[in-house]
Amino acid sequence: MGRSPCCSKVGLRRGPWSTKEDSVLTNFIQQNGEGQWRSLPKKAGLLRCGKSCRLRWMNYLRPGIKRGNISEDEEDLIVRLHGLLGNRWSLIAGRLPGRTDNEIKNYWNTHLLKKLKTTPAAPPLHPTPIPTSNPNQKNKKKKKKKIKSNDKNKTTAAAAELPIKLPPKEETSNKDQRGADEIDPPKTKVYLPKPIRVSSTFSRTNSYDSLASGASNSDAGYAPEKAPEVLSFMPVQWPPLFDMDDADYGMCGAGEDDFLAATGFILPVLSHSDSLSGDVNMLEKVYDEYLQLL
DNA sequence: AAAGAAGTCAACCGCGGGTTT
DNA sequence: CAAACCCGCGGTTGACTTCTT
Repeated sequence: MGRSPCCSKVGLRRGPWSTKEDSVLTNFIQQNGEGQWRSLPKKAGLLRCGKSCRLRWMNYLRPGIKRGNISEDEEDLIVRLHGLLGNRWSLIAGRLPGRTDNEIKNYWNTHLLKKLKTTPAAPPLHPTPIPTSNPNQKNKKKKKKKIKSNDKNKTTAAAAELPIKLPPKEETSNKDQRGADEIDPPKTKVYLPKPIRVSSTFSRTNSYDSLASGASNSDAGYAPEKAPEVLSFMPVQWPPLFDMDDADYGMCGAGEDDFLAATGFILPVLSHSDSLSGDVNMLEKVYDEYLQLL
């Protein structure tokens, strides 16, 4: 497959973005829309590579991004979805509007992984190789390679090994493993200083929007018209897991999610404002449904 | 108070898939 | 059909912050 280098690094800025660069990028995208990342920097007058611009926009500048303070419900959902999907952060992020794959990935690696490892009652970790990244261990760059090409199969195969039953929610949210933000004042650590932009117009891309609008019309997130022939059974009709009427919720991922969409299965998305309401049974249904699909 | 350790997270890297030429 | 290109993803890095001694 032909591949060109990301960009000629000559003369391009790297590292943290300045506020000026942010505003230039934001203004440009607001006027011209997303996409064309390759040529965007040149057109916008940014000395950045397209990738860097895309990343900055997707993870930071994009409207609707929530930052920090991942709630207990979100955390719980992350843990459970990770059990199902493994390290497919973009899919997991798709179920958490306003959260980015990068943020979830970081949160997993820094908070949840540790938490789950130290908690006997924690749900089983997904068999996906666990990152062993250690900031002090340099030069161990990349051994993943060919594993990636099997990502889709990996999810299937790995998930097939998952236990059938979800652990009760309580077990994943005891005092020790919960985000220290909320209940442990002395340990409170809130990363807030960065801009927090939460808007009702969350969308990952324009294509997402179009897909989302279609998907959100389907009742309870189930889109039978998307169910292809491979579907040998009818997915259960989901009762509203979350507030599906909430205009803020995003069906991000519903369209791109080949794995799910290919089976006509669309997992409801956690709303911006609401919570899981402790509906463990519902999560178990979601989980079971995933297992059936796998 | 200072130094080292540990934690956090924004950003980078390189790859693979999909699309265009 | 193959090459070129674009995009998005997951893993990793390293600067910075916070904690511990």
